Amino acid sequence: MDMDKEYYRACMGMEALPMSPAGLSAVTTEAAAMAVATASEDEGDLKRGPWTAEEDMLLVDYISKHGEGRWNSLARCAGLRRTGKSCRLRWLNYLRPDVRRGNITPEEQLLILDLHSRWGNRWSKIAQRLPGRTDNEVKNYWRTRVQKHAKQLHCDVNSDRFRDVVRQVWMPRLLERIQAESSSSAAAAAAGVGVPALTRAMSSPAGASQYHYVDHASSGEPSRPVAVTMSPDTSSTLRSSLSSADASHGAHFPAWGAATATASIDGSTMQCATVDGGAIGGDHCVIHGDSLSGSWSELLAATNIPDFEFGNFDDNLWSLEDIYC
DNA sequence: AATCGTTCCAACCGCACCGTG
DNA sequence: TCACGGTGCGGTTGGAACGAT
Repeated sequence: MDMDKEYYRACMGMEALPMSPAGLSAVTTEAAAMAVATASEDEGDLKRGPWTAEEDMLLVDYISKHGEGRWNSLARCAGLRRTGKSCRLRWLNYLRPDVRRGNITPEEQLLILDLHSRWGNRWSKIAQRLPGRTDNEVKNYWRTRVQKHAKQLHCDVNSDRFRDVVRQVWMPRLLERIQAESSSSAAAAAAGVGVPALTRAMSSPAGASQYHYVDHASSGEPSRPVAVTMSPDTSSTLRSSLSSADASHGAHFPAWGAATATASIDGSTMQCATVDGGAIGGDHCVIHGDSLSGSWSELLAATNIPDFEFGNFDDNLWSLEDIYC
């Protein structure tokens, strides 16, 4: 294949290659490549397991000079005793410059929950909507956090019951937190503190509240605008949860039957909570205590989601703080 | 300080799909 | 049409890190 030939030609010319953008000299890289190749020749097969800093350097340097693609050829030409698959995975999940690390933000959590409800375990498709996040990271998040909570609720993660909890409890709470964080950011910004800029518009003819959250904090990254739009019903009840006179005693939850909270992140619009008024009863669900604490057994009992045996929940099984981590 | 259990994530595996000869 | 190699995806696992006892 021509592409393979291109790569082999590139290999043959490596000794004349200039300094890489990463600051790694071609001489150093070549020496490292030879060292790796020589060492692994004795082993007689491909290396597996954790990547060394030396291997990372080889891969990054090679890709910076020749680009991605043809991973099997790339692995050979770079002097790596690794499979092409291994190189591709290491690059995409770890070494790629635009890979984003750190905690999954509430906005990202919301997006993951929403997209998973639509697409299921299509991790790569979901990850495409989360700039800088990899399918592996999204998948790990789902398995370590979401599935854990499903287990604690004694239900399958793909069950309708758990979906109800996600859509009617988890996602609205995330929206609420995004809103709360936006509000605090706005206050800080108004005070002249260098935090993500926030603008809030309350001028919608329909009376809907819209929050535009633009994260400028991460230098070198594109801005991540987050717009949270709520219907009048939802916004009023959500507002009440943050500022009602009852706040000292308890927080109001949205009137679930009428809640149509939506949010858009990076152009993707999501909707959470049901519009079906029949399934969830009551005008307001009042949760005593702090709005961001308490147990799920309390919350689920208050929201009156059908088919849950609330008595089975341990009191501190799944604190509301957990879902925000 | 030592041990044990849990969590998290990087990496691997198997499979399916696609393009090419 | 078929075989083969490359690529991408979802599932699984091993081990490091961390917290609890």
